Amino acid sequence: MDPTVTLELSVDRSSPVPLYFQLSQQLEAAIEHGTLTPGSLLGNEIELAARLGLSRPTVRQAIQSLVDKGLLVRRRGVGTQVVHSQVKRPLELSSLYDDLEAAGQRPATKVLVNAVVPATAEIAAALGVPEGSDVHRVERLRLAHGEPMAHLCNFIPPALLDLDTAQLETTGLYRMMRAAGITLHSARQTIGARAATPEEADRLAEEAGAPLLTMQRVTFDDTGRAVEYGTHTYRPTRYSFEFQLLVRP
Amino acid sequence: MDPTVTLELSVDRSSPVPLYFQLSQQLEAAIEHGTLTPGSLLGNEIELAARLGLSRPTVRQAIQSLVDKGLLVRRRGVGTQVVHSQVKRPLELSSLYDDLEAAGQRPATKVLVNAVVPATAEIAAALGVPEGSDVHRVERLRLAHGEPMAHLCNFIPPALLDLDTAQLETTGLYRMMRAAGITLHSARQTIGARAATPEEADRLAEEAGAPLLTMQRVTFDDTGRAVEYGTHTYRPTRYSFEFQLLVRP
DNA sequence: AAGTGGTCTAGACCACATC
DNA sequence: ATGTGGTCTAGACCACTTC
Repeated sequence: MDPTVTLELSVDRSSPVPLYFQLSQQLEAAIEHGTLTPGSLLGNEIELAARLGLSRPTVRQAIQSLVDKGLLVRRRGVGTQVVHSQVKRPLELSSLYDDLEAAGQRPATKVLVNAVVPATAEIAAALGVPEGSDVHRVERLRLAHGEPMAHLCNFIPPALLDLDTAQLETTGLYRMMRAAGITLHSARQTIGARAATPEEADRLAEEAGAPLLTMQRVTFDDTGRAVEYGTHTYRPTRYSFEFQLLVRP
Repeated sequence: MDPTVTLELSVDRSSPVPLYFQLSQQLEAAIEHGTLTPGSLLGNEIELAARLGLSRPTVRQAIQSLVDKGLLVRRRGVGTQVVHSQVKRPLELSSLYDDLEAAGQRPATKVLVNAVVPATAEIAAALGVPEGSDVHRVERLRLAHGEPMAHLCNFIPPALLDLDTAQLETTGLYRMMRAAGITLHSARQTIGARAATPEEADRLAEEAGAPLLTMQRVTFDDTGRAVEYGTHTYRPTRYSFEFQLLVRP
């Protein structure tokens, strides 16, 4: 049982795509496609390298990237196995816009506020800018099927990117940042819950006191600058946070 | 500015600890300790390898592990830099017990139920066992400073581990699993919110209708078996989910 | 004993960023 | 032009698992 699988693999040495990446893509496709079934052994690295005309470190690099993704498990003395299902996607720094779009919900956005305001102490601390200095304030209502789903309030340091209201209504903030050449690196998030204030209830078509799901997030680029601070509230009957996470070995 | 830092590094070749790991630990300690300041360049890999008497791939392996942790950033043509602060810990598969202990809260646990029950359709689907088959049901109340903080309801396939009630009260479920030789691999989580039912409110010393933070989780070991399914409710005034996440490059 | 992944070496050439 | 990380090779020995 769980036999070693012989797979049709090949690499194109004239391609600019790294060899290890070509291999890892083919393996990932084979796993997704079901050619490599859960529990099956991949065959040892040396033989795999010989078959492909690659060196063992290159093959290892390909396999390692899939181990990091949670698709494969290596066991010394045993071999490399395909993980038994259930792994879909690891936790990503996703935007609500992307989440909704992936779920086929075709999200709509209504920009409520798009202005420059002085930073309060809370905002200044989160973004690492002087208190009272100018920051962009963007307040949006996210809708799906015409129903309000979330209220998003974001603060962005000035001069980072153009915050065009029309663009904010047709795409997500993260996409605009990436398009502006900002390399997102990490984020610190807090997820909680609380009762809706009357204003919040009104915005989200809920009743005052109804439970709301809350998320605060500070996002950093790869230079360590804070590029965004957000305070979001979600209707828990319409949205919840769902994700896969991997145990760091 | 941002000058290259000369660091005192050394490796012990007689140690059983891998060389790359010795190096990455020393670099991590230097970053944590402030010897390597945010933004500072690490010095090129070849020179670093020569200085330590290591090969370049070994040095790269050490650096890569810290890049994966979000502590370092590599830029082709530029060098390797220490990320500007703010990275504390990536998202881990943590238990509430560990979280509370890390916060110095000295958690207490009260086991409400520890029994074997037939699996409902929901439980069977989550754990991948036949409907109606035996599963352990563990229901616990987690307290901090004598105040209830969360209600935890877990289902565990039979014969995975000894579920001693006394042990459940003094440690966390994940610790017991690891101690039983189970290698945790991944988990699928959903975080949401809802209003407390009268029973839930009573358990957590809240009022009926009060907002509760909810979490459902299925955890898998490295063979792909589901090892635990849990349905948890938290008092949002006492607990929220806080974590750092890294953008996959 | 045999087979596996884990670690390590000493080179090489290339792509990209900066000056 | 120079220096950096990104990729790749062809070996080697070791630790662990399984039989």
